[in-house]
Amino acid sequence: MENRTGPSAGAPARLDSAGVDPNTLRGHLDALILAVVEHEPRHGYAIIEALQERSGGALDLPTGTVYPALRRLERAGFVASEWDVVGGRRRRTYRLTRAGRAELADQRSSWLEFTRAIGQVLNPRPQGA
Amino acid sequence: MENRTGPSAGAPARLDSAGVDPNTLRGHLDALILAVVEHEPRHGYAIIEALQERSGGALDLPTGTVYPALRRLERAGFVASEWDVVGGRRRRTYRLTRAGRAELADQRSSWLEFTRAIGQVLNPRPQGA
DNA sequence: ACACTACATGTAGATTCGCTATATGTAGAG
DNA sequence: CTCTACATATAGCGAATCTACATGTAGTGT
Repeated sequence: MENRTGPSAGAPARLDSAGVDPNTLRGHLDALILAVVEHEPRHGYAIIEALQERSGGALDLPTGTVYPALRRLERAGFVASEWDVVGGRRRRTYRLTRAGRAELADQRSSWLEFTRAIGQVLNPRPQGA
Repeated sequence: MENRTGPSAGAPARLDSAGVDPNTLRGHLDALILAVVEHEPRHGYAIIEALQERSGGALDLPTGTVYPALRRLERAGFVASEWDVVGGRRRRTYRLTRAGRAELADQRSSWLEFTRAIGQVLNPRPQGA
């Protein structure tokens, strides 16, 4: 879609290459976060970095997006956090809970269905091909 | 994610089978609509039906979603509409414009990038596999 | 000492799109 | 008449993402 001004701008300044439109990110972010803490706990800043690296730079997310999402996930019981001091700085580390693990599995399944449904409409296969 | 009350409920009553979460639909709807009018003009109600059929029932969208989207698309110049009377009823038919065709191509490209980025984070491929 | 960058966390408020709820009207069947 | 199907429309709500802004520590360079 076309660019728009405001927080949901289609191509904000931070997405300098082929970034993901924030509108399309909606509904997926929580699962993405669960995925990057699946195998080891990480603190917020490291989660932001992991999202960027694993997506090849397409997911370069503002802290204003990620931190409230972590709040939501913890409130929902999908992650649990604890505070540490590392090198003189406080750090809040998040680990996946059992419920979070189940939720991630569920979200992966939903992702498959989502991509199937959208993909079928957006790129219909020719009949009889 | 968990169900929520209000218009953005995760699993509204109308999604009785494997439906698409409205949060994840966001940002994709316009492209979906452009896709179903790509090869022939359709009126609003027929667009809703086509979306449902082509998605295998996963996209069962309320009129309150689709009609404002058609408004947006027409305002943006991606579709053009005209009124007819069919069988004694008025009907508003939408056709894809040249700009809309270009936009649809752009959106298809964005979809590929989007699925790549999200898929890579959500389901990382094992290293050295 | 100061300025700057990196690391690390947090949040108020604006924007936007999808939904619910609601409305209007015609045609056809029972 | 009632009900369903067809067909269109829109006000207002909710919530997630972003921008903008804030705080603080550590390390480097001048």
